[in-house]
Amino acid sequence: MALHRDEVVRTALRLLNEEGIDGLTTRRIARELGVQSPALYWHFKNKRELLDLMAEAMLAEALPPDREPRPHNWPEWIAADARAKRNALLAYRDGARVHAGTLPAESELPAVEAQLGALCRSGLRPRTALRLLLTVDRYIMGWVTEEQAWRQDAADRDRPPFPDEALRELPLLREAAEVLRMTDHDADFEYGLRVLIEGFRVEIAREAREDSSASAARPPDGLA
Amino acid sequence: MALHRDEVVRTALRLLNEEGIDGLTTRRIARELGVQSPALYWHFKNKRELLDLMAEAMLAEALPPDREPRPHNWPEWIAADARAKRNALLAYRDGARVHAGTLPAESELPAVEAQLGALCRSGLRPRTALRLLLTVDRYIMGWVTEEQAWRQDAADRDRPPFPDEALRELPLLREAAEVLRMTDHDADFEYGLRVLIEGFRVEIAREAREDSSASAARPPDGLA
DNA sequence: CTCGGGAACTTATCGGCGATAAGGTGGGCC
DNA sequence: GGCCCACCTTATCGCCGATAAGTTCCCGAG
Repeated sequence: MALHRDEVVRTALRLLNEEGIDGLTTRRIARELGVQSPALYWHFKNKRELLDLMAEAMLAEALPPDREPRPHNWPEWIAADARAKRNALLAYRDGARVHAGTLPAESELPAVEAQLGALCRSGLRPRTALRLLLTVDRYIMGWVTEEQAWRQDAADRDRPPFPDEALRELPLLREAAEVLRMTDHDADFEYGLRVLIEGFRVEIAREAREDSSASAARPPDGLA
Repeated sequence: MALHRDEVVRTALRLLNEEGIDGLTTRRIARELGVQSPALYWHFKNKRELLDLMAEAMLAEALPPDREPRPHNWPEWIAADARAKRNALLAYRDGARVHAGTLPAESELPAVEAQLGALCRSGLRPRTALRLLLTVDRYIMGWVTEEQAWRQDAADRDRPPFPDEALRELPLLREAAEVLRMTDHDADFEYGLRVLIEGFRVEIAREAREDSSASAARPPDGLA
């Protein structure tokens, strides 16, 4: 049966960790598979398609698309999903950059619908629920992109990021140096995530107030 | 005096809008300047350095590094800065991707210190203030990266993003279709930004409560 | 006035990239 | 027995970032 797409994707993901996205060439992947590079074009129409499948596989490990969101207590599972997604992206070098180029496929829409369902059962409007998902997602992507660039940079050169003498005249930055130097990525990510969720709590409460004060006159979200 | 770095950077930024980041090659830039491509390596040590300067110039237009944040009413100027940064990134094709690779230079630290100063005069702790800046920044980067990928994708192919029939069995997504299809980037960005700021209000209030209840025992943020 | 030197560029070339074209090969099916 | 097609190879294309080495030309010291 020779090569299969799955095998290529798995090998490419393994190589990604060794070489980084810039070192991940079709020739390198082919060599690893004991094959010549044009052979890959039998299985994928181009490199972008392979990268898309890699991104999909990366996330499928941590967030199986058919999982069931528990409707009660949305802040908890939203946060859990966010952590899972971050971890999935962190599991591969340049994971965020690989994922960044991809569009949501139509095949992923039912999973989103299920999440919206859970959120709406907690009282959110569909629009708000989707915005919540998108906002959290973008925070994760921005965060991990930066985090991986930082980690890579730290691994490359040996100089510490912002030496003490650079902060001599900058007392506030010196006081927040651990945050500036990102010594604890997990805690800093968690902080932003919590802030986002708190913000949504506020927004949703405000929305509920508006809805109840105008409920008789107008059904929620303009849908007749 | 021949070519100067500034002129190259300006030309490269103009070309960026015409060709996109993938079409922005050293040969293309050189041709535009009436010069051979190795000439650029007299002015820049490599392409990365040119891209870094482009990123810097991009943001300097909208957010001059020596501007003065007004200390009163932080939510307002944080939001204004966020909008300005998004607009600066949007002003050039693939602006977010160009900016993404860059690290903060030490020369930008004083501007950050000034922002921290303004936030702290509003009662935030330095750590919280810096986390706020970083969190908002990552939201912006994640957002605009996605937004530009989407816009580019929409410009490339003519098919509408998620056709109605794909949402037939997905009533909640159908109800939130404007958000899904990102018909109003500005409003959706603004929404997430507002949520973030609301979240920080909550977090800061909580922090103030903790500080006041333990103020005698422990000075803020562990600094003696 | 000249002439050395360096700033600013050119020409030539390198190795590597994604991708395509065209050709080979072997196993299953009529 | 012969054909077909899935799957791969070899050859090659045009382009990329980057370097090496050579050229031009201005400017200031003597």
